Amino acid sequence: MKTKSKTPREAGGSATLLEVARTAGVSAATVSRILNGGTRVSASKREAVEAAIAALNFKPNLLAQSLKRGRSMMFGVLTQDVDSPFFAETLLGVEAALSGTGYEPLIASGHWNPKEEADRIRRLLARQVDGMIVLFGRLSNDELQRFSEHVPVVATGHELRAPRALAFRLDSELGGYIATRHLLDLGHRSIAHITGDLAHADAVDRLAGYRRALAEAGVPGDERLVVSGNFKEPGGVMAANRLLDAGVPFTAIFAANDQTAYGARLALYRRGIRVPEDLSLIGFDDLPSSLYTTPPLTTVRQPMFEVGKLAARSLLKLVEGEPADVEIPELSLVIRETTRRLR
Amino acid sequence: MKTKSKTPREAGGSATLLEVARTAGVSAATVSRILNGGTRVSASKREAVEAAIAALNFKPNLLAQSLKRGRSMMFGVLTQDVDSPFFAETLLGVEAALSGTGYEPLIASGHWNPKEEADRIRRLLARQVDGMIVLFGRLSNDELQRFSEHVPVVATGHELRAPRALAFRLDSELGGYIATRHLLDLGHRSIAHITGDLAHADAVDRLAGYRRALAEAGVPGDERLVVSGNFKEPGGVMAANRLLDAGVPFTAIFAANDQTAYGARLALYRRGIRVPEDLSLIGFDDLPSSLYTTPPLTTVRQPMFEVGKLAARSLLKLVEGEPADVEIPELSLVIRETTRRLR
DNA sequence: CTGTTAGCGCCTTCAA
DNA sequence: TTGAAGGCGCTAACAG
Repeated sequence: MKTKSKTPREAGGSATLLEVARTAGVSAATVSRILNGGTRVSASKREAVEAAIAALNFKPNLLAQSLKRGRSMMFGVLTQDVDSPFFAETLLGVEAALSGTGYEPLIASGHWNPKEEADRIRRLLARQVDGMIVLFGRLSNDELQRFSEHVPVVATGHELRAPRALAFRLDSELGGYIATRHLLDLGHRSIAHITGDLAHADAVDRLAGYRRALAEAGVPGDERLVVSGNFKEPGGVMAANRLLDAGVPFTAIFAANDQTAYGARLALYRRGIRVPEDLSLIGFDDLPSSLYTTPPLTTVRQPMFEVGKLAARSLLKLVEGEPADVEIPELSLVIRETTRRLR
Repeated sequence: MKTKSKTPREAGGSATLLEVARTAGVSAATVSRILNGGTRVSASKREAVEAAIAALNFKPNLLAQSLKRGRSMMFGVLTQDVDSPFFAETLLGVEAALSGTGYEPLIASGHWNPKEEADRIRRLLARQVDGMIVLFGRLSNDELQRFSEHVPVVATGHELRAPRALAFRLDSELGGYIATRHLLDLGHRSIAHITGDLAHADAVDRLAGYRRALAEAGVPGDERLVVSGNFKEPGGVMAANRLLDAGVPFTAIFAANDQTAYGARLALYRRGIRVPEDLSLIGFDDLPSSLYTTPPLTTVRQPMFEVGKLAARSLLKLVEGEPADVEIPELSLVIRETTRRLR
């Protein structure tokens, strides 16, 4: 009974490989071999070791293993808001892709703050993650690239091409176009747009897509019908109110994302404006909950689960030194019940 | 120029403490001291070391540090569904409480599957997490307790008291009572209940609270008004449909959680039943999105963000060996617009 | 104040 | 097939 009570780690700390070796009457190397299946080991020793492992309830210390091997089998994942359904879905995709690979995601949030993002990434790197998945955020390409010098990086919502980095963005401009085009096809001509936070490229792109669709249809855009939101519900309600108060008539709203649409929907409800009878509304994202709004929301779907899966798979390849190709997932129009033909 | 190319870890792997020591012309111990601020170090050496650190862009390898110190400064967090808004909020609370403490959450999902849960926890333990936060799930108290022999554990949605474990549950029975009572106070007498998955204690408890409120008010419960859901939206729509088809009249629905209420709301919308004019509806949870449903949902609030924070704080204390007290957060009725006085 | 000496727990040549 | 030895990067006595 060796008194190891001096160890910081409290009692529970399971047995060590060396202890297993001793109780099995073999060397540590042999135990390691059995664990990692290197060279052949005699059946008798193998049995003894396995018995010892069971008896001591031995679990290899992954930390030590990582230190030795130089790979931690962890991927850092930087999200922005853990509480956003948008990120949650992406995370789920990452998790799905990683499950069973031996890699574990180490998650941190940057809260859309470049300084915080960089800080969190540095911490993850210090923990020796074998790769980084950066989900959106406001980091510059330069910074991202600099990180990629330490460890492979795949980033969504960024554009970047470096030896060990990969980034991809869904085509927000096209998405904005698709949404607006849908409204146009339904006969709408006075179409309002509630933008996202214009500090984000995606918000700018969706606005551009909206304008392109209008222009292409020969519909004169009215700048008073473009008001800014912030990708969150409260921004949606405020923007919708501003729109309604401006006195410029319109028959449809394209909201920069579903959350904005939810907010707008509430503002409309407050004023007794029916959707879609009085006004059509289209969102962007297709959050899971958009299937259950009243009425269910028409929107442009971003397959975030797929995006997460794709990011994780690509990182897996990068880490293995394989070339990582990316087939960028496509946006699609999901017609539900908040849009209808005019008149 | 030492060729370390043999190392598995690719080039980027930042400089080692020893290298810093060498380029600064001091011993490794001195560098370590400067980093961790132990004993005093002469200004000259300190400068030299700091210069070397900057020059080599040195970051201590947290893995090695953890191995040596016997603490990984990571907490394992077991959630069930990363994509559920309910868990997302709790996670956010955990994150908030941990931010700035030096601890990092290592997150894994058990998907409400006891085997998977145990498996994930074992992996986290193998990674030497210093503590575990278990968010709900179906693990038995025995299992939980067994894990707590290795490492401090705090669990939400469980009941457990062990030397190094702490668990707490919000009072679901009371919540069910509060919800039903609210409806009763509004004059409703025929109140339907869509339960959660009855394999969960919370679902059973909410049902019990519902029955108690009814009994206390002298309202004869009609078992045909109790139908089962599964805590998810689709279960809500199916249950509502069953209720509507059963032909037993009712004027209000208490849904076991908000997601179930969303589903029920959709079913109602499909049939042209207005909320709250024709039927009152109350949920349970107060998910962030319940503020933006049409109309905004009346519900029983579970302060999940607080729960997450509380769990993390308690674990922090347990790990420090301090006694962890728990003031269990309280449920509260949030009256919005889906319930109204009868007639 | 500072360097030397031992490891943390594991893996991996290198000999035997 | 197996064991001994060395070391991953860092910290913590213990001497000076």
